[in-house]
This record gives sequence, structure tokens and C-alpha cells, in this order.
Amino acid sequence: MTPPEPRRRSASAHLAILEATWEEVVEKGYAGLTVEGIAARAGVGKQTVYRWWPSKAAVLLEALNARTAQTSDFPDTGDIAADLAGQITGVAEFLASDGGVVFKALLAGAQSDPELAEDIRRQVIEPRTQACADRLAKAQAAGELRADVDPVDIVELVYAPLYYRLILGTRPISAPDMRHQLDRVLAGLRA
Amino acid sequence: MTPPEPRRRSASAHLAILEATWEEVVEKGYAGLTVEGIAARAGVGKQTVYRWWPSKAAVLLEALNARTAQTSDFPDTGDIAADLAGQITGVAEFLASDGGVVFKALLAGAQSDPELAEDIRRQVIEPRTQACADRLAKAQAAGELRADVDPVDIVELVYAPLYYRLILGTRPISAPDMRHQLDRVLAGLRA
DNA sequence: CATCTTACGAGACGGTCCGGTTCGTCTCTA
DNA sequence: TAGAGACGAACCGGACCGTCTCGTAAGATG
Repeated sequence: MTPPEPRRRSASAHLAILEATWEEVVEKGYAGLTVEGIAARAGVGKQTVYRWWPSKAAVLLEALNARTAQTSDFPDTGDIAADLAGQITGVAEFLASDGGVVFKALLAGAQSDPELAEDIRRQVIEPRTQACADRLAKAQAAGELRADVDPVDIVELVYAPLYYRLILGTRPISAPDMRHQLDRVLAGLRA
Repeated sequence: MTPPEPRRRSASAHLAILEATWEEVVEKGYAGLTVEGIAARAGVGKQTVYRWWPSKAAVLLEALNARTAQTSDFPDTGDIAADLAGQITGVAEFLASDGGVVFKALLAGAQSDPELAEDIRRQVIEPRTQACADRLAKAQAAGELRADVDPVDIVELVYAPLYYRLILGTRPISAPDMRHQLDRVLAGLRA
């Protein structure tokens, strides 16, 4: 879907497009995001966008991934409660900032674009879910947590309140709040 | 926001518009929802839509409310676990059907429309949250649940997994699954 | 170093789609 | 019976998409 071989691809244009996309979507939301707007803000011809990406959704997904690439590994100090607390703090801080706006925009776009929805799941959700589930399975094996609950279900319980607030906007996302909710979830899951 | 007094408003056109809106959004999602499409499917002029609603979002919100108006009261049998299980089963079944598609579309639209987001919170989320929180407070007073957790936080814990699946689409919403998750949440909240 | 290749920025184009208004008709009220 | 106003239909203007065509400049090739 990115036909030419990127031998002489302009790195500066590439970066400028990702940056411009991020800013545009923060300002105008997914509905207001347009290839023309991206190109104009990046100081780039439209063709340069169309040459390398099949759709504005693909650009936005790459822009998000570019900012979260390094945060996929999961810590293991032997204390599952501390590890989860640390991880959820990081995610909460990310989603409470512009990252939340962009991620929410992406989810909104995915609602009428099944292909984008699938890409988000594969590239963003599943790797992190799997990493967290693996860590949880170790905690179960170590006797820290009940072993009769599917780790994937635990991931859901732990992160769901975060997305609840992100999407419904009932209350702002705050790291301390999310840690409290985590404590209550863990209270029912200890061995 | 619905300027004329509705003395001679056509009841059939009103209903046809709500019905057409529901079907359109199920088929095409929020992004594909257009006043033209609504009017065409309802067999109505566009002006008839613009006369009574300020935006397509308002139409959609009313269409959703028209289908969920009666389900806002919360049961009280004296057994909080049973009451929550019954309630969450109903919501899960609703969100697993077309209702979920429409609600998701509405949330997607709210992402680039703060006014719509606020309306959804006021008209849809808050009344139900409040009803549930009231019931939970009674359960705390009766000694069924820990009293040191804000009932609104409990509502969040209980319903969050439902919205998690709705939005992320990781796994389908099923009533038995959601009841299992509810059990795990309650395990950490008993007095 | 000279040449060739190809992405680049800029912008024009046909086309589609949709929001908002205008128009003439018809119905209901007074 | 007269008039107000809601109705369905059709029209217009603007925005953006996706493609294309330039002249230019940067990188690849030998």
C-alpha cells in the first residue's frame, strides 16, 4: 500500500507530515482532518501524502505509533501491584494529554472504517494487552493473584475505567484516581 | 433550539425521521450519516429536518432516547449483586444489538462536537449513573458493600468493561461474560 | 564530476457530496 | 373562507477528494 521503494524518500517531509497530522487532529478532531489540511500545514504537496499512505487514517495511525513506540514493554519487579500501578500511571498521563485526544479521534474514525478498527487492534491494543497478560500470568504462577481468572479478563478489568473516562468524559483522567480504581480491582483478585 | 411551536407539527414526519435516522446510522455509521440521507429515507424534505433540529447529532440523540426512555429506573430487591446482574444483562443485550452501533456512532460524533458530548452526558449517562449510584449507596448502608468507596467509582468499575469492549471491539459483548466481570469487581467490594 | 532518475512543492482539474436556502403547494386553524 | 405556516422538492455554493501536470532539486549511478 506504499508502492514506491523508499530509497530517496524525504525524511523531513515524512516527519513533517506526521507532526502536522498530530497537530491538525488535536485542533480539529478526526472529522476535521483532511489530506489537504495536513499537506498545507506540513508545507508539502498533496501528492506526497498520497504517494506514501493509502488514507488519512493510515497517516494518523502512524503518527500515533511514532509517539508510543517505545512504551510497549512491561516491567517485572516481582510485585504485580507496583508494576501495574506504574504502567497505568504512564498510560493515564498519556491519555490525559493530547495523546488522549488523538487516540479518541482514531477510535471515532474506526467506527465507520472496519479496516482502521482492525489495524488499531492489531498494532496498538493487542501487543500491549498481550504484554500485560503475560506479566499477569507470571503473577498468577507466583501465587500473587487468583489463578482461576483469564489474564485477558484481568487486563480488561484493569484498563477499562481508563477508557470509560476517556470516551464518556464523565470525569477527567487522573493518575491517582486510576490507581485507586486499580487497587479496588486487585482487591478481588488476590490469591 | 426547536424554534417553532409544534402546534401543527406532522407526527408522521417526526416519527419517520427518527426511524430513518436510526436505520441510516446502523447501515453507514456516524460519518456516513447525512441530513440528505435521513430526509430521503424518511420521504421528507430536508427543510423539515432543519426546522425541528439544529443538527444531525440532535436527531440521532433523540432517536436513541426514543428507544431507551423506559429503562432508566433501577430495581431494588435487597440483593445488590442480583440487581446489578440483572441490570448489566439488559444493558449488555442492548449494546450487543443495533443499540450498540448507534451509541458508538453517537460517541464518535461527540468527539468533534463538545456540545453533543455534553448532551449525551446529561441526557443519557448521568441519569443512569445516578440511579445506579443511589442503589449502591443503599447497599452500602445495608452493609452489603464496603462503605469507603464512592458509589460513582463503583458504577465506573461495574460498567467500564462493557464500554471497553464496545469501543475497542476486542471481544464481542456477551451478557454472561459481563456478569463474570461483575462478579470479580464485587469480590473486592464486599463489606 | 557529469548525468540521469525520481521524489518533491505547488497548484489546477473534474467530480462528488452535503449544508443551508428558496419555492410553490397543501393542510390546518381561526 | 382566508391566511399562516409546515410540507416535499429542487437549487446553489462551497469544501474536499483523488489525479494530474508542471518545473525544480536532491540523490543515485558510473
